[in-house]
Amino acid sequence: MKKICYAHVDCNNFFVSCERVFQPFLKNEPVIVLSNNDGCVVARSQEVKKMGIPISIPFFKIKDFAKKNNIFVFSSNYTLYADMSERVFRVLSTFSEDIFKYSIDESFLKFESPNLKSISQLASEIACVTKKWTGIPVSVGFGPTKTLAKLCTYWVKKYQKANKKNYYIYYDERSDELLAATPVEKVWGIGKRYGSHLIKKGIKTAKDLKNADEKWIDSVFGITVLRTVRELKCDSCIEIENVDSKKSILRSGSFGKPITEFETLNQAVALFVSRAAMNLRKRNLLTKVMTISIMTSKYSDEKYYSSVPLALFTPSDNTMELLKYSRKCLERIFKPEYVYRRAGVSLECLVKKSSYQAAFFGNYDRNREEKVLDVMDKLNNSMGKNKIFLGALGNFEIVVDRKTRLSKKFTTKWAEIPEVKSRH
DNA sequence: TCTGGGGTCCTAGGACCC
DNA sequence: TCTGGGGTCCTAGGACCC
Repeated sequence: MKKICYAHVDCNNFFVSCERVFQPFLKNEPVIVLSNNDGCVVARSQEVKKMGIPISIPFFKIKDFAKKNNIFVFSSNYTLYADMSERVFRVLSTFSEDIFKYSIDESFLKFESPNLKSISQLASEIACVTKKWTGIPVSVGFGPTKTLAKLCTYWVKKYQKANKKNYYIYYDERSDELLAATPVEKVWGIGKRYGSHLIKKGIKTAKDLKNADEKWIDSVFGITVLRTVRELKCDSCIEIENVDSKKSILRSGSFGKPITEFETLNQAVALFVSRAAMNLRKRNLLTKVMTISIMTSKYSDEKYYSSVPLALFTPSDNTMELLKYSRKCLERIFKPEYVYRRAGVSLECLVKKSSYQAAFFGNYDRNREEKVLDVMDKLNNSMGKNKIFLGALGNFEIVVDRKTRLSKKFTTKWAEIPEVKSRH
């Protein structure tokens, strides 16, 4: 019988590590990376974690602290991170053909029938080669299921200092010890809510969860948590798809200034629609359903949220066409008495463009518009986002794109490539 | 002043149908 | 006291993940 084994590879402090690769002076210095619009902390170096700064904290709350402690602060540079992520993925692909990219900084690799000795060799090699070829340090966990493999990377990080190893392997013999030492909410799929619910019922560790009554788990938490329990029992039942095979594309954001006017809100929505459609074309996909949503601030007293889906007659990736519909959608949900802070668009029911070519010769002649969009995409890709845009977007500065501490696009832009100086 | 953005999956409940 | 039942589809909302 073939024995299946999963490796979970997790980049350490990924965004911070990307910044350090091209700015080596940041090594051993405290570094944080902020979310879009410099809103929250999304990545912290080890030094910063030690200072007790939590993940996701709004930056304004720690701004003074960061200054006092000489923390290096960066806006998120997704162009750089996406490119580095691709490099890491390419390196990992040399170890297994069965590889799933789970997120920008995590992948799962599948192996068949490796013996224990070769697993530890393999694990250490994956970590060393990735670091050497990309500059990104990673943690590697091996286990019979994805959940257990992920639990192992959790342990690598937890014991980094004491252990000095950048990999951890799940053995049946020491499973209880490992699971008993893992707080239940640290298990993949068990968040804070489920975690506190479980703790109240006396299920405090991963070991307790593994031994919990399956019927009770199913009735209280549903199938998702039940799967997690089974995975802890070495029964592999969680399938993941590659992030490339997207089911929906979402573009949304908060505004620099609150919006009350319909036309202004429509411009903001139009910006998100055009960004989403651009992404759609990049992936050679078409959408069948578009959902527009608008909302007030989460923190305001007068809260309002509404969204409306619209089914398209023929699947489309055409910005002009989608903009006509998005305006109609907005008309249906817009209420003038509210102050809007966010909006977004979600494109769902995505299909491959290649399988829908025939429909293009239907009732809507898209050829002309397609050519225009193609030229626009090319210009925007080569010269920078929003170099050229449709009139419907108007003054898109209403949408915040605040990035005051951005590092350079070291790997994707000729003008920003790092320079090396030699004294000889 | 300042509180991210992009995803997935599941479930309960209502509408509607026969 | 009072209740048809079975099925499907849609929506809103809640939970999780990074």
